[in-house]
Amino acid sequence: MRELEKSYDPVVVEEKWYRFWLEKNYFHADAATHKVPYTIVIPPPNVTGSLHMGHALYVIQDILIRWRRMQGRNALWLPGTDHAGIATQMVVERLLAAREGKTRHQLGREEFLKRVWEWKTKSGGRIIEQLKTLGASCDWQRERFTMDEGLTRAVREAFVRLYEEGLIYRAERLINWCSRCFTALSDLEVEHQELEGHLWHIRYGELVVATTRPETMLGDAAVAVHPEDDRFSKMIGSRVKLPLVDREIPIIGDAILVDREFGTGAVKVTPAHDFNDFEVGQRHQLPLLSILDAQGKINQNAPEKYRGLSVADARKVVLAELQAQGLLVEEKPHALSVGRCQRCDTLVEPTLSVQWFVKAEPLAKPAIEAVEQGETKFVPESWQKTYMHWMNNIKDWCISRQLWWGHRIPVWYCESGHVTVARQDPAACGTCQSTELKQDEDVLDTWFSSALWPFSTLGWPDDTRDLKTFYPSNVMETGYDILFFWVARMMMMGLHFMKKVPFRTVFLHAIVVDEHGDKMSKVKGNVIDPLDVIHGATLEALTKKAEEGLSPKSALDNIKKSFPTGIPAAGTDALRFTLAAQAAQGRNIRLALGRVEGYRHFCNKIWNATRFAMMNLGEFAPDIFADRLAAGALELSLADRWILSRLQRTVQAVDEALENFRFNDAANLIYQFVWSELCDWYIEIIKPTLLSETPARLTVQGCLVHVLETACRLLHPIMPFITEEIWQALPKAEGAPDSIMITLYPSVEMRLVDEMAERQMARLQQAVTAIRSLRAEYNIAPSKKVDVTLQTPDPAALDAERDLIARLCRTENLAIVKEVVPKARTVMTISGDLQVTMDAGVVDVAAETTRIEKEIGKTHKEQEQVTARLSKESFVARAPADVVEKERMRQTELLGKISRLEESLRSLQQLR
RNA sequence: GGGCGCAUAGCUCAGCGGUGGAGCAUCGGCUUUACAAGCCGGGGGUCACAGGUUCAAAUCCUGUUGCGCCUACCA
Repeated sequence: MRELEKSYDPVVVEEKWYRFWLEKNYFHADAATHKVPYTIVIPPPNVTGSLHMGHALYVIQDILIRWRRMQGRNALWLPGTDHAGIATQMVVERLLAAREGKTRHQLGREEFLKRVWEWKTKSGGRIIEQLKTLGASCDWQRERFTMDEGLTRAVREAFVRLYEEGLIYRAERLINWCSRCFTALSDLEVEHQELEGHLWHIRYGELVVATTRPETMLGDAAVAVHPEDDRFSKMIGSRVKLPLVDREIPIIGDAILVDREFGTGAVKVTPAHDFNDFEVGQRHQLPLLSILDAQGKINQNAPEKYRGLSVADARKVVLAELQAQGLLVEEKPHALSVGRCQRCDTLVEPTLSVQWFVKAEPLAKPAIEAVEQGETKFVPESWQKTYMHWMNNIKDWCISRQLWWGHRIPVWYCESGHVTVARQDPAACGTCQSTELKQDEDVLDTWFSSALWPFSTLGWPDDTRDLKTFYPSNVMETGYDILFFWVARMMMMGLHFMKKVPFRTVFLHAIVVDEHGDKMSKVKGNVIDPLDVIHGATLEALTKKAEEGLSPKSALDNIKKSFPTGIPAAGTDALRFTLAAQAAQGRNIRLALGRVEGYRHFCNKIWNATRFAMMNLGEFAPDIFADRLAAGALELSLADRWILSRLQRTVQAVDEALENFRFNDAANLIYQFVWSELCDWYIEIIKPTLLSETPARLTVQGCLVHVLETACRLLHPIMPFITEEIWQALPKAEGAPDSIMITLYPSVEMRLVDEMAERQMARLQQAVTAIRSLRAEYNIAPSKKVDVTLQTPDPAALDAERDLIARLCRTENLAIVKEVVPKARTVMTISGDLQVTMDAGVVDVAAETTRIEKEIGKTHKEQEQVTARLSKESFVARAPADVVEKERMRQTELLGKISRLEESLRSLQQLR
């Protein structure tokens, strides 16, 4: 038998087994098999990103996949990465500026894209490597990238079909424009933020308007009042002179826009720079006057004085000018919300622009119905509401981006302005056959290709075998923060193109935050890198990384405060276990390093239990044991029957937990079983037998190996590495598989459930704990043997295990009786219907009296409560019979306890 | 403005209708031959607050307070 190291060292072990699994090709799922498929398509991480704690939750998918694979399913976890248009382009542009001092325009489109691809190749491998470090059992042969040839073909196919169906159109609309990224953004890519701003009242001739954005008055097209507002209604139809700009604008009545109670009751209308005003403009046929250029500067449409100014500067100048002319009536603080670019934090301006859009409503309808009909379910259920709300209020989706990195829009224009939309690059205009074609400069929103991901990765638009086998997938597992980005759009596209939902269950996990509940961010310096948890990091390494990441000083200080001694290495399994144990539904996951440490200790605990077993297996032959077990030829002790039974309970409960995505329950169940039952009791109990030469030795060896082996399989999905290492070390029967990965997941064996053994064992534990407790309370040295009398209603049951009790409690003379005879110099305690009396040598009568009196008081109080409840007629009449019965038994027990305590008190008094 | 969620031991969290739990921390005792990353024992909670429903409420309902998140066009 192999001797194990004294403590578990994850570093070597993890690397070794991951390589082994890859070599054996265990992660690969073949479409041609009779096994029932189980599919998870990874929500692809950003290809240039690096793994953060959010990604670490990919382990949840790995837990599901490993578990189902062990259950015999044809489990496919399809991995890949996302090209992340804006984010990636930004990174490469920044690099270009830093290294060569050039802009992408100086480089040209073709050369720039070459650079992005180079960068992608270099950095794309990194995040995949990091996923592997987490132990991800992805089918790497099927790895995809959103800009792969196949997926690009899927994007074109989808675009062209949607266009032909009238679901994609091009139009001039107000869109969100980021002047730094220089592109349009969809509504979802804009983050709203509350700001303390001002509300200014400005005189427009005889009217006073209220606005938070005075600079946009340069583009005003009207002033709106409420049509039923007596103050202004007669003015509707007349015109007013727009200050600062020598222009007359109409006064219009609009009941939708104007709230009579707010501000002055009159609103300036700027259709080209505000989404509401745009709607008003449509209703009243107002001209669209855009006063901002793409850089976010005031343009030619404004008076010369303002041209070229930024929005912020223009506001100052406008206000100053109004002040000078006496037109600024009032200024007061006012909260407003502004939109910022999700990627670069720049203020986003609503801007008039020609863009491509997806008509969302017709796509949303089937996506709503599918969920209503339960074809796709949400876990936790509450997210369904959010999904429905968004789907029911969906707006058209702006899909064109003024970027270079991405799928170029498959649309060509000829000199006459004809539009040709094609799957293959066309040679001539579809309308006039002109060969002078220019492709649309823009690319598609990254999320457009992501929406196709659940089927494009499986070969669509070809009707592949993979697609037939693995679509729809079983679970979509992701953070709730991208419910709309991914889940909703995948639902729409999946239903549209595949006529089937893309996944049966959407499991939305919580966001990983720091241990105080704050979102992790570089600015705050509370980011915990999963790789640092796995491999450990010194304080120097942490601060150095933060400095390189250009984190502010305050962040560095925070790092020093939070991790004064760095982060100790915990290994992947401990991190995985922590995430599983903390992944309770409906709450953010606060990653506490203390918990990680606790679970690292758990690794060591199982390790040492195995080590102990290995030291005592001798010539143990698993085949012989298995034969005898099957033949019922083994004589199992109470402890044996008990641990086997407890194992079944655990197996059953873990299975149920996993079925219901209750990973924290699964983790805790295994933890409790291994530590509190297997290690603290079973192993302690079997020690003498294991060290003996008796025939029972084979039995306990067999049980121990069986329980350890089963527990390893049970735990494998959560802690794949240590369980593989241990499993490999354990003796196995002839013909066992090469890896724990491909063994069968434990399922409950009802014949091993033994209620009687569990009850008897519970009794024994109660007795042992009571004696130990008494010993501890009276400071009896652990090595000192004591004389103990156990009083119990059923002495025979405990008497059968008297040697065991004697050993576990270090008793000299142990009497197990029905009625105890009071003796001098003894101390006692009561646990349930058990009474423990111990010879204590010298007894401090006064102290003992106080202790017992206190105990009587406490018990009396409890007893009164129970009696009060039982004496209530309504309780006895209405509560279920078993509850009443339980209370009655409790009452009897408490009364018995009191009388015994009082008796003990009396005999104590006689000692005086 | 609307919606959702959360308030339980010093900290991080389970429990969600029938005697309040876990990990970490804490206190006392242990050279017990797997593990001090350990063993044994202990202390610690009017389950945010106020009402209500119920025989019974941490658990269900209503309201209040505090804190999050999502969403929205009040200029």
